[in-house]
Amino acid sequence: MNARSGTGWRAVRDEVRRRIASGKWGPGQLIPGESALAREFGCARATVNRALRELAADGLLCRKRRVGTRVAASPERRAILRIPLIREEIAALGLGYSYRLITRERRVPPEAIRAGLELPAGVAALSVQALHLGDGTPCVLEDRWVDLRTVPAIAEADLAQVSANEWLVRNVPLAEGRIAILALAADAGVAARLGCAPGSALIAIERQTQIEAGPVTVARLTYRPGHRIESTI
Amino acid sequence: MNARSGTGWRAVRDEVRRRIASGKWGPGQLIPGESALAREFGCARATVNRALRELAADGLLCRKRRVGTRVAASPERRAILRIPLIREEIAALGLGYSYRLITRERRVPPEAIRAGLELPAGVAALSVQALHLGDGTPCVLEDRWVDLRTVPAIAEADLAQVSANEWLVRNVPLAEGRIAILALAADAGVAARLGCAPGSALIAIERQTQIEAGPVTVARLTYRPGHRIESTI
DNA sequence: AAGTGGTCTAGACCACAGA
DNA sequence: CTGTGGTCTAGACCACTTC
Repeated sequence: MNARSGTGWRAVRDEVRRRIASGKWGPGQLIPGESALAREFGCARATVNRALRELAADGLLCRKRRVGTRVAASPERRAILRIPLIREEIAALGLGYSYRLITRERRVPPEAIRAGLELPAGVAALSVQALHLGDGTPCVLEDRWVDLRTVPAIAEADLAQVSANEWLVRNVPLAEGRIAILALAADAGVAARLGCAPGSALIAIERQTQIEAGPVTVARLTYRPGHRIESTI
Repeated sequence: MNARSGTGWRAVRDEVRRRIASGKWGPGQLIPGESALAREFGCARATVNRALRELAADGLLCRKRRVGTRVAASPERRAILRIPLIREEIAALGLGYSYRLITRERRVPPEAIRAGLELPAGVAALSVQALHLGDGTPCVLEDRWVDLRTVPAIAEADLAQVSANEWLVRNVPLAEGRIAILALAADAGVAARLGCAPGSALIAIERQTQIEAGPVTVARLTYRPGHRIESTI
């Protein structure tokens, strides 16, 4: 039975999606229960469950126990943003990757960073500034603070060889965190590093990550002019 | 058995995640097969499968038939970008939403738009410009082209009352597409609409959506200065 | 050929939220 | 209490990939 092209959870998912797209099941409408659909499609309830669960994860359905499954009233679109290593991001553009460490010093951070790392006043952290280049031209400026209480080992790392971005991914896996995308005008310092005109509109990503043991890092990645962050819906 | 706190697919998922985080299972390493893990955890293989499938979807594991399951070599982080209706986005900021239609005309688009809509040369589309406001101040400038071949019904819509953004979500569900986030400097026109200084660095989202029947719309949403697109990793 | 993950089944029990 | 989705099980077969 499962060899038939018309069965399987993907077939159920696609058929449900089709019914929503065609308007047969309108926004907010209650659709038949899992058992009823299983009977209709001639498959097990678990198969229907799998299909509906996927659609709910996509934001297309809204499921509640005892209540049933409804078509989402205003289907909220979601895009998945892939956040690769900067090295891989540049390599994916077909450019030869290189990396230059600008500064690396242990010092007391300014207030905004201190708050982000939940650092007591007057305690030092590791400040790293570096430039990621593609075919020799600046692509990304990395401005990072690392919490030495949580990640003391980075003090021994040779950040001239391996970027802090990469060291952290390798040595502190599974960090959770927040991310923000913003636009900023290049000041004189950033413009000089990235080789663009002062005042250029640049896109930047700010990340703040932590693990169970505590805050890990606060970083701002500023991209060269014209950079686009792309994804599919 | 399944009432015990230590079982269930979430428990398996969390334990596997812990083993990766602790380094017990390092990057690139082959982990035990589903059957072995099922025996170890005292559950069915399907339960282990569910747990590992979730972790693989998160990019933490790499699974291949016949080969087995490996810890991802460089765990690629992913952020989920929620893309709500602009009205809901502004309401979520606690601001009172209002909307103003600027222009709405049927005309032949410039080359860049024509290509995006895969429109034959000389064919007209619907151009809509509108402003979304929060508490009366401009928040988002919407510059949109709609393909009238795919969505002829929008020609009858009263876009002074309901924004094209909202009309499309309600009437063309399930559109797929691409999205790009970019920074741009406000030109005189944009600056006047958004009430900011010319040259301000602004963040914009470009979307291109289509359904099976054909291209639907190309839109650029330009946000007021200081806007941040936020998400969690 | 063999071993891995991918999926399906039929049945069961549980958790939750309305009536 | 009742009916819904959420999950688990034990077993089975399939699909793919490498040997």
